[in-house]
Formats: sequence, C-alpha cells, structure tokens
Amino acid sequence: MVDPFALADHPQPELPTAAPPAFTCLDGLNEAQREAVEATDGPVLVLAGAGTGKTRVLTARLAHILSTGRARPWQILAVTFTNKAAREMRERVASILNTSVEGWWVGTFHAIGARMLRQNAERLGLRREFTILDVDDQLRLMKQLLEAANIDAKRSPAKLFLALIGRWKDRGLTPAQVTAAEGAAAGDGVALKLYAAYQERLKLLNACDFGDLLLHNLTLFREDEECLAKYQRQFRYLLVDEYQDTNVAQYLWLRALAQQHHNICCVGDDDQSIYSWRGAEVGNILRFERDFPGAKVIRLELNYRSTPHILAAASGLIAHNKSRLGKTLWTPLAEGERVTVRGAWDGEDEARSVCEEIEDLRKAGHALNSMAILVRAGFQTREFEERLVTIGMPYRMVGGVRFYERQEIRDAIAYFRVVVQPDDDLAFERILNVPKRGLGTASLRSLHMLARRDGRSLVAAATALVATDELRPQARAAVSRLINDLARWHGQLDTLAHPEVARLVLEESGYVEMWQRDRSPDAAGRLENLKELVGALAEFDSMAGFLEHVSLVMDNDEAAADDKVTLMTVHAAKGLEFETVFLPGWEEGIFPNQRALEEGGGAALEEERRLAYVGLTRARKRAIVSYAARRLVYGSWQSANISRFVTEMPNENVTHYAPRGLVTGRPARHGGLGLGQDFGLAAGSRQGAPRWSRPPLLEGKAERVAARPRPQQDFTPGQRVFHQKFGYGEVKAVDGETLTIAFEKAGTKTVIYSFVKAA
DNA sequence: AATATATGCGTTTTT
DNA sequence: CGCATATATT
Repeated sequence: MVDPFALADHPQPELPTAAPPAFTCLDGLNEAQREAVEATDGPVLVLAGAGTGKTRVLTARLAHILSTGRARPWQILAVTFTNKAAREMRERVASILNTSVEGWWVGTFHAIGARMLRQNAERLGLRREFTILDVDDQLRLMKQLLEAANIDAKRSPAKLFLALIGRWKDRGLTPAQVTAAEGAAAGDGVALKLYAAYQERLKLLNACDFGDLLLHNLTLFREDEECLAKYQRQFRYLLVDEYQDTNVAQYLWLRALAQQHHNICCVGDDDQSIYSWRGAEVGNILRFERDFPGAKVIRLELNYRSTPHILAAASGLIAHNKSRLGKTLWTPLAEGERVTVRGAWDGEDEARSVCEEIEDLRKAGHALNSMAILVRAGFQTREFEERLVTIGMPYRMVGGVRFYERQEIRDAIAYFRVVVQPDDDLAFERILNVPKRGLGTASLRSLHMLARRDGRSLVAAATALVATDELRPQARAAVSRLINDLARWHGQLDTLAHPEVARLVLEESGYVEMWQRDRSPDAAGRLENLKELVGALAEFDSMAGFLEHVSLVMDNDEAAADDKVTLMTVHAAKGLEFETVFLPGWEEGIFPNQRALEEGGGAALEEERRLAYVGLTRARKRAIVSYAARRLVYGSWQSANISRFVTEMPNENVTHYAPRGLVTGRPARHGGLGLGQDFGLAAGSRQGAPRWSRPPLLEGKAERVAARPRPQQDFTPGQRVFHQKFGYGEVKAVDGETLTIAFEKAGTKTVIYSFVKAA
C-alpha cells in the first residue's frame, strides 16, 4: 500500500532562490506595511486592524524572506487557523515567486502539528499512522467510558466532559498537569479521571483528537530536547496569522519553536478576538512584548475597506472596551453614508424591512453577492430565510452542515478508514450495522468484551469470534461476511486504483443500496454526495492521504458563482467583506446575548462588543443595523431593549430611523423579567424526583464492560470447564485460542478461550 | 428493529 | 415552540 507519509517531510533542496527581484514583494505597500515586511529579524507583532491589508503583508513578508535568500522554504514555519488562509498564503507566495510549494511548512496549527507528530509518533507511544478522531468518534468513546465508570450519562453528558477535556488541552495541560485543586473541582474530580482514561483509550486506539495534535507536540518538546532543538534550528522564521485567536497550547508551541532564532512575526488584531470560548487567549497578543523581549510592534492603521462613517462608528464602539492595545484606524476613502440604524415592531417586520432594502439595492443595480445579513446566532436566520423564500430572493446560507459532517459522508469515510486500517475500532463500530446487518448491541458487546479482554482490535476480535459458535448463527454470518469484505477491500488497495476500491466498498457493502431504497426526500442528495466523495478521492495519491486530508480539512468552499445574498453568523463572517452589510437583532439579550450579560465580569461583554465591531467592519459602503421592539422566542412574545452597542456608536456617524410610536428602552416590565420568570418556572417544574433507573441492569453492564485480565491458564483435553452461555462441559480439543467442548446441555461447540473458565 | 413517547434544551464552532 | 436525543414499547 502506498504510504502517504513517507515523502512528506524531506526538505526539497531544489527549491527556489531563483526569484524575481525583491522590489516585487514591496511594490504598492504603504509605509507601515513595508516596515512589517522588512522587519525580518527578531520578534515582531503586527497589529493589523480590520481591512488594513493583513494578508498582503503576510504573503509579501514570506516572499521577501525567500527572495532575499534569508531562508529556504522548509526553514519557514507559517501557521494559520483555517485551511482557507493557509491555501491562500501558499498560492499567493507561490505565484509571487513563481515556484512550487512542495515541502513548505505552511498550514494550519493542526495540520502542522499532525505533521510533526507523525514524524515523532513512536516517542509518544503512537504509531505513525495514528488516526485523527472526529467529533462523533470522540463522543462514542466518551460514552463508552461513562458506561464503564457507571456514570449517569443523563446528568453528566459526554459532551460536557469532552468540553472540559478540550479546554484543558487548549491550555496545554495533560491529565498529570492539571492541578489537584482544579481537578477536584471539575465535576467532583470525575472529569479529570475521565480525562486520564480517555487519553489511555486514545493511545490504545492509536488515535488523537484535535487537541492532541498540539498537546502531544508540547510533551514531545518537553521530553525530547534534541527533537525540539532540531525544529528550533530548522525554523529560522516563524509567521503566525490571527495571533489573537491562539490558545495557551499554541502559544507555548510557538514560543518553544522560536527560542533559537527568535524571528517570530505574529499578525493579529486584539479587537477581533471573538473565540475566547474556544480557548483563545486575548492575553497572548496583549502580552507579546513581555513574552518576546525586544519585540517590535508595528501598527497597520490605514484601512482600505470601509468608508469613514462606518470606520468611525466601529472605532467609537470598540473604544468602549478597556482591555485593548488601541489603534486609530483611518481611511483615505471618500465620506460615504452614515451607518443606518432601523427600528422595527417585531422580528417579522425587521426581516421584511431588510429584505425590502435588499430588493431596492438590487433594482439599483447592486449584485446580491455584494450583500450579507450577519446575525449573532443561528436561530436568527429562520426569519430571514422565510422572508427570502417568500419573495423569491436567492440566498446562500453559510455554516450549515458541512460536506464532511454529513451522515452519509462520515459513514463512507468510516468504511474507508477501516479498509485502510482494520484496527480503527471507532470507525468499525460506526459501520458495523450500517447498513442494517442484524448486528445490534448484543453482538457489539460480545465483540467489545473479547477485544477488551485480549487487548486487541474489534476486527481482530471479530475474526476470532466467527471461528466459534459464540454468536447466533445469523449474527455470525453477518460478522463473517463483513470482515471478509473488509479484508478483501484492504487487499484491493494494492491492486486497484483507490477511487475504484472506494466505489466497490460503497456498492458491495450495501451502503449505496441502503440509500437507494430510502424513501426520504434527501436520499437522492445523499447519493449525489457519495458520488462527489468518490470523485474527490481521485485527487489524492492514496486513500490514506485522502483520509488525512478530510480529518484536517473540514472546510467547504462553496462555489460563489451565482448571485445570491449571503446569510450567516458574524463569527463566520470574520475575514470577509461585503459592500452592504445588514446587522439585525441589535437588542439587549440577543446582541449582546443573554449569557454574556449574565456572566458579569465584563470580559464576556467586551467580546460581544468585539463581535459587533467585526460585524460593522465587514462593510465597505453600507452598514444597516436593526432591532425589533418585540420578538417571538420559544413561542412567547418578549419585549426587548435596544442594544447598548447602538448607543455606543457616535451619533454623528449614525442615522436612526424608527416607525412613529415605536417604544424602545422600556424598563423591564414585560422584558427581561418575563424571560427570567419563564425560565425559572420551567426549570422549577422540570425538577421532578429523579427516577432510579434499573440498578441491576446498570451494574450488570458495568461488570461485563470492565476490563478483566486475560485468563492465564491453559486448557487441556479432558478438562471440565464452564462457559457462561453453554454451561458445563468437557474440553475435547484445543486449537490456539479456540476450544472444542462437549457441553452437557448444549452439545459440542467451538468456543473462544477467553470465555471459558476452569470448573 | 422499528416505532412511539418522553424529555430536555435552546450562542458563537477556524480544526 | 420545535428539534434532537433517550427511553419505552411492541
């Protein structure tokens, strides 16, 4: 089989020095941008305000370092958060220098982390072909752990523990590094125990989750100085995009790598830090000068995107935040329109007015592609979708279910994973009974038990199990057929083209047929998606290479070919720009949202404000903020107060329209109070007595799931034994791990070693 | 294994 | 209110 990792990391000494003259890289840059490009040595922080040409600087800097011969491509490490940004950087630099990008260390934190990890996997107790888990896998694994530990998954859902573990990983903490106090505090100490167990299981599965891709690197750096030193020497120049979004683990990782050459350049904007809830630390960017002594700070403040009114409104708004480094954005553009603020009676009214304005703009000759509706939260899109559909306005929803997150795609990928790597238990579990093969929880439990006892994979356990009479004949046949199929497909990877193998897998497994028989309206679409998936496979060298890609590249670049209005969250809009931006729902409780208001402390509110700032600064020419006086939420009407963010924009940059008689800013008579009461009542009435659910069954499960040492005794013919299903019997023959036993009641059966006890 | 019923939840999600 | 998930039922 082709090894996709074999060639990945060798330096390519042939790559370019023959580059165009250096001035190409500096052409057309303003003074600050040029400074940021030319300050190659030592730590540099580039504070790049919204729309100040950050990407240009980043690519120009990379090109500059290469074309002046300061470093070879593999001596530069350039990290981003999104694949899109990484791709863009690679393509632009490649085009400036007119060269190929093979072997470059330009990629997302996760992709680069995975690459380093593959190079050193054995040192961390992993094999190089470790798999990268997706969210479904993580959840399945955690649920198993909860069951084994006899924890009520209802009171403490798997998601919650995964979130806690994720946050620990964001902070660069292995289970051993979490302080005792903090460990004891999180879920009564259960979370930390689960974290340790989870990591154990991952190692056994030869798998990593996303957090591990960096966390393991940190462990590696700590435990293997030589390895760290090697990377430190290799990377003469480090480039970091969106530095305000880095978490502690990423910060530690970067700091470790920069220790040799100290040439680290971080680009970011503290005012656009909107991912703290994902572990991002604004503190990283605020502390840069202390973390990297002698750092040069360059501010990019010349904005080429928005008109003065929009820029001033956004600047005035963000000035209300306390913890920021501070920038003064200005623009050479002509004055333009003020920011519009529009009041509406209710949510429907608001959607109508926004859509009317879109209609008007279109009639005036504006492309729908130049307009976007940016909402705070997903549920707000519904009203707009309804309205847009009603009036027949074409629109594009960004951020729904992504291609690789669709059920059929994940199922298919799970098949591919098991075919490439039979030991991938989580993938195997996913496909075991998809399509239905009559293999339910009972069969799975048998497999699990055997695998766990003998410390081997499910496929290996299944192979052993089908040689016996342990399973019901029907189940036995089904498992037998599946593992035979898997083995055959695995073998075909050597003889057939991998897209062909993929096609065979999907056909012969019955998976395609399953959807063909499905009567639901989206079945046809799913079949289309499967075709597309097989098509996409052809673009990779091997199936394993493809799987590496899909686990790291979850983005889904929609072809923006047709003219449509874009509808998405403000978060999703970061980094984008539109001529006209609609910002609906600027009400207290929605934007800023309720949780941020309740959280107190002010940090959450400041992040909401940054989010509002991001929203406003997406607009080139027109920003239309709106709010509704009342809104239907969960079936009941709620009055709302106008968002503080509206009033925080300077008056002289805003034009406020509201229908005559619209009352806003009303004290909380029906408003906030009503909401609180509603929730309070609901919560109270739902606090019924806990139901004590079937203790015997739970105990029984836990008993059986718990790992037990493999029986170390040997069996000899003639010996009297006990089998949990077939009862007492006498051993007739021993063949490796299978025994033939004449049972007193059940007759002669072939059974597996580990299910038999000496009587 | 498929279907009915109960229950709980409701912010953002770059990989 | 409406959706997704978990559990009960046949």
